[in-house]
Amino acid sequence: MSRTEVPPKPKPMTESGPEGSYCPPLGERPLTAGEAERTARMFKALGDPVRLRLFSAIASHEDGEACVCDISDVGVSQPTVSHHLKKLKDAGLLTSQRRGTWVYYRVEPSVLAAMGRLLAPAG
Amino acid sequence: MSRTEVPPKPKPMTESGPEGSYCPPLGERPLTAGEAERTARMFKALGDPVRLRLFSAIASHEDGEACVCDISDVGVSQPTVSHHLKKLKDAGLLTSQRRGTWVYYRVEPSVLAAMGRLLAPAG
DNA sequence: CCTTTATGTTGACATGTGTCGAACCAGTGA
DNA sequence: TCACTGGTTCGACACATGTCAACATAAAGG
Repeated sequence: MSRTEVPPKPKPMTESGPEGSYCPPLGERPLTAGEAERTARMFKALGDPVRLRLFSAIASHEDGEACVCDISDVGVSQPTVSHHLKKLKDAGLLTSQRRGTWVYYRVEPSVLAAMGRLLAPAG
Repeated sequence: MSRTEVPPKPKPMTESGPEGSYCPPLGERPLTAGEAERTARMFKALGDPVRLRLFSAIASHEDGEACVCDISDVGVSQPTVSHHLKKLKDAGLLTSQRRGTWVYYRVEPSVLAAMGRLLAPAG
């Protein structure tokens, strides 16, 4: 399958905020147990080389989204790719959408921004 | 032991760069296997709630450093704390130094900055 | 319907990880 | 030298995780 012509192509991606759980920069004050629990989930999701490559591939792909078939060459089997994508999705880092035959993944920008703030120079 | 008076108190922490392994923002281009491997180690180190709390406690502590006894109340045994501190150290996120009876940990600023760049708004 | 292609899910397995208690090492101070 | 305290290392264990092959599901096209 060549996958050159995209089907309907909808979804301009406007609203997106299932977040809500704020955490201060890591250097601002000691995190509470609850904050650490939530935050660790995100870091953990990116703590695997395969997931990091998948995430990076999607984030750097055209239009900020990518079909699974576009990013499946990371050295592991297809079920494993699917498994990792699910984990990234469960961590709130990705969203998925089926369009015709293919499934497209895109990064959740708000979460990425939140993680960036965590690592800010923290004065 | 009260630990109110600090012993000699040396080390102004000037040079610090055992880094050297650069990685582009996650959204700039797909990471290579090697880049992902190195980068994932750092995220993985912060992917545990206990380690995240320890790291945050040190980063937000006075002078950017903390004695183990200052941060040991995170709900796990003291050997476990030591174990996690070692992991953070192995990941390059912390450095340790013994001063008299106590061991002090401090965050490696260059690594924190590198992780921040990874999550930057990315193209 | 039946095939084919694209993804996701399940089951099984090896390996990794977090945790603790016990033993051990490093300074301090009598 | 000996005891005491802060911290690390060791050994063991339960549990989580990454991986794959096999199976299941979804859409498209005969």
